[in-house]
Amino acid sequence: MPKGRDVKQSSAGKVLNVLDLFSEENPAWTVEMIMEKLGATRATAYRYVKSLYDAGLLAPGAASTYVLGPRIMQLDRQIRRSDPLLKIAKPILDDNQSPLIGAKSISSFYGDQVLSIYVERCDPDIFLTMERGKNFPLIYGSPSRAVLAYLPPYQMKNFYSSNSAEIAEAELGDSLEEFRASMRKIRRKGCCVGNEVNNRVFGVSAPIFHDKSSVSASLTFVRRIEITSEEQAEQLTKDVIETANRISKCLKDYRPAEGDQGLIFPTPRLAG
Amino acid sequence: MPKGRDVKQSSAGKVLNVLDLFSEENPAWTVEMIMEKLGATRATAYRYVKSLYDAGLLAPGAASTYVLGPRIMQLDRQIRRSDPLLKIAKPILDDNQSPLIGAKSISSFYGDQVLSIYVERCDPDIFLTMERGKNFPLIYGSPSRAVLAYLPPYQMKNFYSSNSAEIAEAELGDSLEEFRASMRKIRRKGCCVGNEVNNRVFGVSAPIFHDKSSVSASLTFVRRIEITSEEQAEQLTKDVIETANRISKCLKDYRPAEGDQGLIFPTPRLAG
DNA sequence: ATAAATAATCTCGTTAAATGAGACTATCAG
DNA sequence: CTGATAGTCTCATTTAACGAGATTATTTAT
Repeated sequence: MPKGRDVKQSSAGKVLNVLDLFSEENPAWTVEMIMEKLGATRATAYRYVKSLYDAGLLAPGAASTYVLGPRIMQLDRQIRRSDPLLKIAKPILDDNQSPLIGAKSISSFYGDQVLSIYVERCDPDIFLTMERGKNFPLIYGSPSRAVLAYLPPYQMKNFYSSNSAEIAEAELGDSLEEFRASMRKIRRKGCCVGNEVNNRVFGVSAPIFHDKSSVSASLTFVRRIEITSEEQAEQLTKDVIETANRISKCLKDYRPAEGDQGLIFPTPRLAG
Repeated sequence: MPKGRDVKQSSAGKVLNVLDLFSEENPAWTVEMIMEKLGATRATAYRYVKSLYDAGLLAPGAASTYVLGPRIMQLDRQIRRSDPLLKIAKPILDDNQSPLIGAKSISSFYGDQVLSIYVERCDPDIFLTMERGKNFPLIYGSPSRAVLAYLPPYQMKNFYSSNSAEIAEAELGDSLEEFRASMRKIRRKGCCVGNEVNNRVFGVSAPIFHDKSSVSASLTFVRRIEITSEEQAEQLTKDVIETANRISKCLKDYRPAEGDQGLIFPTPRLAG
């Protein structure tokens, strides 16, 4: 549970920074490009690349470039296969075949952000921007806010003090008290509605708990906005809350098969 | 293009070794457990964990454990979104709706292994062991061998000299000449049949090239073995070769939208 | 198959960072 | 508020990262 981010960075940290360079627009880097970007010498750049290559996080690409490596896909598979939330939620979601649901999505809470970990398209005509691996700040979008609203008081206060400007801008309150009131409102409703993330759909998110009072994720049902009536929206809302509750119930009872390792999803702790 | 694996390891390498601890059986580790496993002191173990946490590769889990972090899912998404092979192959695969195909799968070549990067189930009753992120040695299974057979002579020789025992055991030849002959046989057929990986299915794999003579992946079509006749197997074989060829053709013509970064799939270089 | 071009690694003195041991502090539960 | 535990800090010591250029491995063109 890291306390605060130090300004100084370890050598390993500098090596791992290289991963930041790889973006959708710039997925392939030559060592020369990395040297220039980092202001490092040739030897250093090669050493960094070698460390990452040895770990499988980079792979040689065509034209003497490097690209993100196979280990990343392997590790993601590892996560998919060992995530109790996915294991538990999938059958429960499959069980709900309501034709109102255009897509189902689970977002997981990671301290300072919320990350989509599962997306299932039910309506073939729906346009989705969510996909596994897409992340959002804690304040943006209904999947995030469904989590935010259930943070323990201590963390809620922390979050407010380091994000008061953004909170005010999002019209969630101009003071800690107002912010708390907004969050209370979401809790009273039991879910959070929104289409910030994708304005072509109606989305409604409900929190998932892994413990009596610890939120660890949220479930979102979405539906094309142009085919959604008032009553349908209400029905979808009820539905997402109920399904999320069923998942929470199973999670609370869950213990890993062997050993006594405890639960293994991220705990709801705020970073920073 | 790493030469050989040094015995000595960098500090960053030692940090990245921590990722190896996380397995399906053991997905959550306390720092105490890591200390013990690594033989490191408390301070060192915490420093390692902090480096990985800062990079998002680890996340705090319940009961003061750490688990694989959100960054891994984000990076995998990055790869999915920037992989030209996926982009090009998907529409071509969607175009082929032959009822003979029980599942389609693409495996990508990563120097010393072959990794499944895409799996699509067509027959709902088929049992699949393949999934994105699952890797195989270059010698095992038809997806791997379809790649192996097309390695350039230089690499083929290298591979033989460092894997002659395994090659003999797999009955691919007791000498370099015999091995070359086995590979030539696969090339003459244009594909590779097998069910080593999953004995409930008939699988046939054909190579995908990103360049006149550089193999970079393989396409596999599988079908439940109990419903596959001789003629169907033959048809599937023709089909996979033709579809792989169509993908290769598109890949050869492909250039990234902007800039002149060249192709960005892994190049066919053997590690070690 | 061979040779030229390029990519990646090695060597070594110098500088900077990792390590270990134990004290210290933040966080969480009751 | 208090106690228990998780995580961090300090500092002397050891070890590894760094830079510059020479060297070797790999690829490509002939």
